[in-house]
Amino acid sequence: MALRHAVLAALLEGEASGYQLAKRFDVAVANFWSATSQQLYRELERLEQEGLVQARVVEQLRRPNKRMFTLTASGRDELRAFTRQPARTTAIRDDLLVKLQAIDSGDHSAVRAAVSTRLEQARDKLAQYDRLRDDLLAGRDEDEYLRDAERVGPYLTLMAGQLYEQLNIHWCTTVLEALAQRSATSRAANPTPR
Amino acid sequence: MALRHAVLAALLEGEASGYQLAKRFDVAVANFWSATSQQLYRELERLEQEGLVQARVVEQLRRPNKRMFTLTASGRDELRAFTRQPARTTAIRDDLLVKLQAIDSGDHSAVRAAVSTRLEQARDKLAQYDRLRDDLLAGRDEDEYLRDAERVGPYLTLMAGQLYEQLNIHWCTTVLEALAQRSATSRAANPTPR
DNA sequence: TCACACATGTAACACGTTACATGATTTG
DNA sequence: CAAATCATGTAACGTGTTACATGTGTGA
Repeated sequence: MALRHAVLAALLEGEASGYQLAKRFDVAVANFWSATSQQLYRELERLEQEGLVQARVVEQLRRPNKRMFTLTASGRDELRAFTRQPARTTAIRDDLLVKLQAIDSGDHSAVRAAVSTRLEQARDKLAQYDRLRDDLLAGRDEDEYLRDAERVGPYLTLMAGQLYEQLNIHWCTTVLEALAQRSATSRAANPTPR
Repeated sequence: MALRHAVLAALLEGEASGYQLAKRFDVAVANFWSATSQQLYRELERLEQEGLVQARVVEQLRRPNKRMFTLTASGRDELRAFTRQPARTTAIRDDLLVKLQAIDSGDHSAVRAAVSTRLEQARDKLAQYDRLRDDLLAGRDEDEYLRDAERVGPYLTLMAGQLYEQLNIHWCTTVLEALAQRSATSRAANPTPR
């Protein structure tokens, strides 16, 4: 039951509709949690019933009404209690790594292509995170920010995202080099497994 | 449907019982996929029905019989086909990062403790991976290994695991420093949010 | 004797993904 | 004129987690 806490944490940034939350999850929250809009609507429904968030309907001309959600006091309490609970270890599940594990009896060039794709995605994400960081810092340097800012959480998770994408770039590059080296040698470039 | 492919990839290491597979998932496979034994038993059942793995019953004295699973030819084909499919982007979901995002209205010292715990776990895992690497290399150096070894997949995923844990160590350390610096300044050490 | 490793499984539930449904407005 | 954005949702299905159930052998 951690999606609920990710939603509550995302609402610390301020009131949002389901749709806006989904956007938020696509950009700023993507560093630490991912969810589809369907999950969000379902979860917001529950959170409202449990009184952890509050909805107000905003009527709009020529657009469907939207419901804007805000944290309630008990929502904040719940989030605070959550930070006290022991964190469970993260489950790593990465499709690309499964492909890499199987590369020796798989399609060599397809896997190489997949690694290249990941490399590009990592570069794009990193650029995006760099922009987010500039927005957060707003001219201040890091030390200044860490001392004076209202909230440091978003900055620290963003840092994790940046480091993670840098890692991806480094790792993808190394893997591509290793694979290139291997096909260049006397071994068959992509031997069919027995 | 990626658990099935992780299972097939894990069986490339050789025949295993459900129980042994669970062990394998706890150590060598943990770099790229995680699964509980319950998931594994369920998935092996299906894979057998679809003819992607084959089971043979090994009778044991004074212990329950076990079923040893092997990849079939169509299991290998399936795995190969999987490496050709486009990889979907990985969903990041990390409890600890949610806590960090919420730290400014959460329990400061509890979150710091959680980061410390993660730091220790990362160190342990890294040490474990270093040992696995030595086993894989078996005296050869990296270049030699990448040129000559039968399979490079397990090495490359292991490398990802090592880099990931190094990242964790780096990030946790930086976060702890940043938080320490922050509590040392004139701001209240752990202000209760409004 | 107590805990841990071996060995497999069922059942219930929670969570995540995909497809479908609707319909106006803005941008290219 | 087509595509993307805004805005919300239902339904069906697939995956992952937790609790329970069973029983022997081994080592501290």
